[in-house]
Amino acid sequence: MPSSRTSSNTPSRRAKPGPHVTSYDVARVAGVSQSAVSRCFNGGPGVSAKTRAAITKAAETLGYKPNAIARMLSTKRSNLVAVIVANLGFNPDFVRTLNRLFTERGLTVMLFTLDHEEDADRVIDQFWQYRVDGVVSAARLSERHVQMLVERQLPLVFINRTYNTLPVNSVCCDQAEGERWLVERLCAAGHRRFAIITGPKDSSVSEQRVSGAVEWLRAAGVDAPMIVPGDFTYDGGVAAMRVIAQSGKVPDAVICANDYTAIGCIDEARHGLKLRIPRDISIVGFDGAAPGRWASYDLTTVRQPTHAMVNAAIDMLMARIVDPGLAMEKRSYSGELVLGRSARLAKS
Amino acid sequence: MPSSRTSSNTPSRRAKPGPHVTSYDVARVAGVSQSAVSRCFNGGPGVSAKTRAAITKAAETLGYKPNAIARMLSTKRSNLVAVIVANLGFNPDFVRTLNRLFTERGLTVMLFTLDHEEDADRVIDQFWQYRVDGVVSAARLSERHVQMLVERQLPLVFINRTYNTLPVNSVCCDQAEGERWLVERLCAAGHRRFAIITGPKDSSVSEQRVSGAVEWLRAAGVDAPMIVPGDFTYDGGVAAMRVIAQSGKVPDAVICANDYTAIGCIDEARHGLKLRIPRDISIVGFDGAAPGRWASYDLTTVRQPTHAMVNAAIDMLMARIVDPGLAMEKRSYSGELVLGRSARLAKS
DNA sequence: CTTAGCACTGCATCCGGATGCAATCAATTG
DNA sequence: CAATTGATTGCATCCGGATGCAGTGCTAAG
Repeated sequence: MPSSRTSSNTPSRRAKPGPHVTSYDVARVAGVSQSAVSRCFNGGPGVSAKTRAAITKAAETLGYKPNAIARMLSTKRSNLVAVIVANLGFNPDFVRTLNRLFTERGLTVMLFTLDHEEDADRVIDQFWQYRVDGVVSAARLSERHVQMLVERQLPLVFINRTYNTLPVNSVCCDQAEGERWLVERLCAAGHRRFAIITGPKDSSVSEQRVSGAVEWLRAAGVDAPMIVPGDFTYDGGVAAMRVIAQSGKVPDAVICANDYTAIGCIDEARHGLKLRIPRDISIVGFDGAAPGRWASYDLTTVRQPTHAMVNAAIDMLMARIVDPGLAMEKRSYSGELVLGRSARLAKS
Repeated sequence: MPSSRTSSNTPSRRAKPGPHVTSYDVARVAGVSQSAVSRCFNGGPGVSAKTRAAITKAAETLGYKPNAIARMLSTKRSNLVAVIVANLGFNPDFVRTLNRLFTERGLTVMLFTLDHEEDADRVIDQFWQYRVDGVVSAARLSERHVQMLVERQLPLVFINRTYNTLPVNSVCCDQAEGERWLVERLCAAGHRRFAIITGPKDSSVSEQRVSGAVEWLRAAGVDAPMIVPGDFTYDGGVAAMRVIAQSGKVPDAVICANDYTAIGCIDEARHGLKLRIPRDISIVGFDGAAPGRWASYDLTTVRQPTHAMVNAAIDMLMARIVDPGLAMEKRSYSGELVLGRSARLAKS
């Protein structure tokens, strides 16, 4: 109860201190000035051992916790970061890892999901008003929006997304390299007729994976693959597999833009089309999603190094929060080939 | 530094106003006082149309966005809410829905994951310092921690978790009722030898589901089920199914504490034990997780009404932010029985 | 014994918006 | 035409902590 202080000032002044104890309360109890309390809590020098002890004791007694809001206002550092993820393809793994690693470094995460492109203005407004120190985006932002953030000099790092025309930092998994591993293995095992199921049209990750696969297939000298649109979802994989079947030319390998698509594709091939996997058809994905490891699928895929990527993104972001002048940086990480029985591959 | 204002209007005025425009800047440009700007942006009355127009125009030109930090400091409303989820059993669906619905109501979400019980102190400290307006927790908190929040009068709503000894608000899915549906259907279809795979020991949801199932089985007059510990994960389901098989008494139905467990259980039964589902064994889950709908599983389960539950939680929380004196409230929602082919059931 | 030299302290002010209160101004009414 | 009323408007201050600067007391050097 930091109230008392009866006479001197209005009696009812701090009658209802509410649940929040302030540094003034602590100062009064400890018999020092508010600035001493502030300095003490910022660990800096300029506080004698005796004073520090008194303050610590008083703070303890009152249950004082500095008001982060007030601190933000004067220091202009909020210790907040915005994390933006797309709803579609929401990758729980990235969110979880981002959250954990940021928290470990003392930053608090504000989470924003970007269902539709149009929400971007609102979302940006929102975290801009809270003066976040930085932004990590695993969602696509239009060039206009990126431009806006760059102009405002807000530290920004993208995950799995780069912009050719704008100087933005990014951490990516090398999508083309991963596709190369898959394609080369498949070709070496004798596959010749390929189909590719893409992700959404506006996804750069999908674009990179698909064009990577196409390129390596061409390099391997096989016929151009059939390309079927998907949307990164299970249902999209099922639907695409039906389209492939209806085309009459059943391929001997399907390369999917991500794991959920591959899983839908497997289920439809197996249960809908009665194909045996991998004897009749090989199916591969990309990402390293957990269900790919389930016994029903045992998916051959490329696992993105989530932890390393997130760590790098956070390092880059924090470096830029400390020194906004740092040059733009793009980092690329190799994935890891995961061999499962969803594809017939050459023994390596 | 938007202060300068050397002579009239320095030509380079907006050259580098710093990224943050303040209400004083707007006031100066619009030729009014700062309070007018403040009032204008709070939509309240007391601003003439003319003044409002001038302010709006100036704000537009300068790209003014009110500083939420400063506003928080004086209004003591942060428009922030803390969302706590357990890492284990991380339900992307709840997080996504919470985030979306909170955002729609103008609140910003701070996300916290609680991997270990010991993190709770740190997490609570963290959001307490940011003066969040309320807390929604889908994670277990110790009574001590809950007590702490209750004492501090922080509006708090739990999802799928109640406390008998403490007056906390909650929104739950009726676990026992769901188990009743499953048990009655299974018994009606002739199943007699049951096994139950639980969730983690400290999960109240698991406890409720398991004890519900046990009770209805007893009511149905069948032998007491074999109870095997699980942990809400796929791997836990696989391991538990192995334990069941090794016991020698293979049951004709397995009731799993959640869907991921059931999926692991199905995979192990099918691929490890070579059992046919549902002919040799019926397996049911609980939750309504997306993979349960995949063709390889087609899981019979009870789907929790995520959207309705989250909506209710947010309603309850916001009501208590506005009026902290509201009485404690516990809401319970019925799940929805989802009939799949993972269990042999009576035609209804 | 005097005077730097230094470590503490506290005063005053700032951060950017919100808001009570008094002053101003125009419009309505007797 | 003057008085009253109500709507605007701005001044001053508050929210809670950070921080530059000046003052205090104490120690050590001259």
